[in-house]
Amino acid sequence: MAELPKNYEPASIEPRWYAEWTARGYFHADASAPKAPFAIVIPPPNVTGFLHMGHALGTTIEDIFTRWRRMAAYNAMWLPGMDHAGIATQMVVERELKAKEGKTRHDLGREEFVKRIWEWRERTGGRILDQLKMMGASLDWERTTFTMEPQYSTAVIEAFVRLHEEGLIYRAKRLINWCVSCRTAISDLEVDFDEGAQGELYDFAYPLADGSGEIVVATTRPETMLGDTAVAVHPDDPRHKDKIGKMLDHPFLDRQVPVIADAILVDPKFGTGAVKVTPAHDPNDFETGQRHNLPMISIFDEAGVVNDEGGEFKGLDRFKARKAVKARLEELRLARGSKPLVHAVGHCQRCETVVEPMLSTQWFVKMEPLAKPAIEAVEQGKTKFVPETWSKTFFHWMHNIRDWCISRQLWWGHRVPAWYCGSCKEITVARTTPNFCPHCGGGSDVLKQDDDVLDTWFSSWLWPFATLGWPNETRELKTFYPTTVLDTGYDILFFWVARMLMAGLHFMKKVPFRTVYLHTMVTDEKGDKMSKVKGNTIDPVDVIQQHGADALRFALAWLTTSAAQGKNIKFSIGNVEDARRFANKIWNSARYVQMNLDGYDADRFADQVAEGPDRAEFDLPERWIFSRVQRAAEAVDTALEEYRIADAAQAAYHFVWNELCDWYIELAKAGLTRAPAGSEARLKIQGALVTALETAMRLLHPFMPFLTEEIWQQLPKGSGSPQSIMITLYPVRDVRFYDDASESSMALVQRIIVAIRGIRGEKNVPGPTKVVALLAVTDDYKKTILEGYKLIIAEQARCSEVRVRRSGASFSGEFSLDNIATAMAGDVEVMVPLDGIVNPGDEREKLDKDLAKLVNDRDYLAKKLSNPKFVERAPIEVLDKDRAKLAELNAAIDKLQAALMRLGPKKS
RNA sequence: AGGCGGGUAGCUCAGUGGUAGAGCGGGGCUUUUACACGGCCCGGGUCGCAGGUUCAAUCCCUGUCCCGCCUACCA
Repeated sequence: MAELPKNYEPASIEPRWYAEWTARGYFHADASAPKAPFAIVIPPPNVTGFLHMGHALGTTIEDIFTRWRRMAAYNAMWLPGMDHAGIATQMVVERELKAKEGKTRHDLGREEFVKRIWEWRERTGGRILDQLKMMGASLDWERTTFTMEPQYSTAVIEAFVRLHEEGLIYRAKRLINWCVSCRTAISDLEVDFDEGAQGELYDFAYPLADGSGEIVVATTRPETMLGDTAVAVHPDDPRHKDKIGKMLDHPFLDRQVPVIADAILVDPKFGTGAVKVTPAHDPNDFETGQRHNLPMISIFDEAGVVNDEGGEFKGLDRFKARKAVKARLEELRLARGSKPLVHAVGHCQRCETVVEPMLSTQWFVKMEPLAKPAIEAVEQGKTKFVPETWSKTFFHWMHNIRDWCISRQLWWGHRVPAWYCGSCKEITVARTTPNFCPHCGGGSDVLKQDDDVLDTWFSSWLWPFATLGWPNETRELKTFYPTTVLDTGYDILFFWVARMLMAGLHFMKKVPFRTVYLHTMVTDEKGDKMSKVKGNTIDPVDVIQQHGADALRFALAWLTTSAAQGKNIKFSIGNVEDARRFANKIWNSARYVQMNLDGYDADRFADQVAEGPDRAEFDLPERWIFSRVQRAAEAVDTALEEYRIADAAQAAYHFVWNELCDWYIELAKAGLTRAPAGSEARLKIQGALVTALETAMRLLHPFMPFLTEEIWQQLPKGSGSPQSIMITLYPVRDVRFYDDASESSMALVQRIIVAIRGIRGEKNVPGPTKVVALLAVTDDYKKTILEGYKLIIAEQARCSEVRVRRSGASFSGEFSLDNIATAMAGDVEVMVPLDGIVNPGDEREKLDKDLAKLVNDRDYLAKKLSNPKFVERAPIEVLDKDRAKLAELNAAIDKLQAALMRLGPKKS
């Protein structure tokens, strides 16, 4: 066996194993395997995407769950794929086209441009999938799906046609959110409100047509007055009551607009109490327009430039038009002042351009009928949110859901399967291109397909079943649908999770997943969102190259506590460095074990513990570590069951570092020194080391797949052992190894050792110097234990000798009472004579301090226990515990007081 | 405006109706043959504030102040 390098070097280990696992097909789940299914679908990253910390977190979480369940003999399937990402991808390719060829997509035409996108996708799209491999993601690559591939398109079209047939998809002229830069409609969810934008509330006057005066309106968008078709006032507003029904002259355009009364739109307390109404460019005005049957005049073209309706302002961009309109109003002396106003402005999520509400004919999904079953499913617990609190947010949104605008004026995406007849003007929605118009019989020459494509999310919402073959009835669907867990960031709860629930219930009649695990966002260490513009991003790929995927994964897992709303993971490279130190610690513990396996026989050891360890056969340290391994396994497994990922990672960490390394390996070192080569005693210690480490590797494998595989491979194994840690069984608690007696004995021994070390530290006893430890105990039970393990105490606390006495039996005469350091370990008095080691110092101050603490605790408990109501009402366990504690404190106080007496009065 | 979270050690965060924990950071000691990416020891918190329920509250209830998030609106 080659000796391992002194420090852990992830770069030399990680790439090797991923290739090996893939070659052996470990990631593939057979849909017909006779095992309980466990399925996760990946939130498909954009085909344009590059791995960022958010992906790294999701990947870590999903891979932990997948590997964990796979090792627990589930038919674990984690499905990879990518999203075609309509606008994002189109923009990337348009940019490239412009840069390389100086052309726009219009220069190429639709067909050629789409071809270019496919070429781009072949060339550079989907790099993120390779980055997921660097992370160690155990994805079932045979099932990789792309939302634009033919099978998936079939599903998208099928969903559209069915919903249309059911009357749940309709076409209508509505006020929609329009991005003048992307030149497409976007859904309500794709509009981000920039809270607290500094704006201006501008007042100007409309003269009354009869010359009887004017009415002053307030607006943040003066340019929209070109499309005003009314001015609204509150019906009960005395300032304006007499003007209701009168006409106003439009200052620039040859038309008049009426003064109308509307109690919904107008808040008489705001501004001037009069509101200009632009039904074609404001959602509230649109509704007002519908209520009052007002004309709706669109004043912008699709680029946000004033059109023919704008008279002299025609051709001006909307922001230039704003200035021009204001200037003209000044000229006409209609300006009536302005004041600053903080208000929210909607921006396109994709390009940050200010969104323009526009009147437009688009396709919509009627959401209410779809939302109802989804709400019920969550209410009935068919799908659970983790953390549960997110269900409230979900309900709130679902109860107030609005129709979804799904058509996009793009070229990249699933084209709307609707055809318009040139002769009868009827619309035909069909799964395949119709040869003739079913309404008038016109041939294919008169039929023209809708130019629009569907919102990317209209394909994403089918993901959990379209990836498994829907609309065909496949074996995959039968086995893996509904999926087990959906993991994703809470930011796409509405975009994706809620919609998948609706689609799943509608098309599959079953929820798409049993559990929704919503993880937090990853921010920088100050809590600011990571962004390339701000330059505060941490690139996971760099991190992996520097510290390894295992360190990155463990760091993220460690930080993944339940996603409290409004809280994020504040991530810094320091977290990865900490995790890397842990990896190094594991590495070195493995080195130690490996260096001490002379003559070890795994099969022979396996026979010894086949029925659990025989208490008489094993020494305390071995019995203890066997028991602690099982406690750790229980803690980790239970935490994972409950989606407490950080707890699981921390439990494993605590076991490895604080129990296996800090205690057991140290105990084993001493034990091995005592045990002759080839002895049974030696075999048992070696076996315990291997068992503890091997179990720890399996426990940690879902978190740190590479390192654990590497170490696992190097450990000696019995005959018939699997070829890879990936196909071993995940450790679950084995109660035959639980050993309460050994754990409590060990706990006492540890306390004594820590007490002696504490004295050594405080008194600055030089490292190599051995001391004598005198232990005074009150009860025979403890005396027996300590007598039995005083060798261990001596070894671990560097003692030349450990003596145990009943309290009261004096050590005096043998040691100078002037120079003894004392500490309490529970009610055991620990004394270390220091004559000839360090000069006597005054012990009293320290003992007084210790005593004060004990007395304080004792008084608290005594008071509590003397309260009759407490004794009467508290549960018996609490009483017993407190009484035992009180007895221990009293004993400890007696001993400390005696120690102080021995020291005599304070020296000056 | 409404809803949802959070305020616990210097920092980041766990946690529980029975006198508080981790990681990092801080201080001291330590190069003893797994690891200085290490070891040992130590210090550090009236659990936001005020009331209430209880034998007992950091935990439950009410109020209050900060902070964050979401939804809607903002002429």
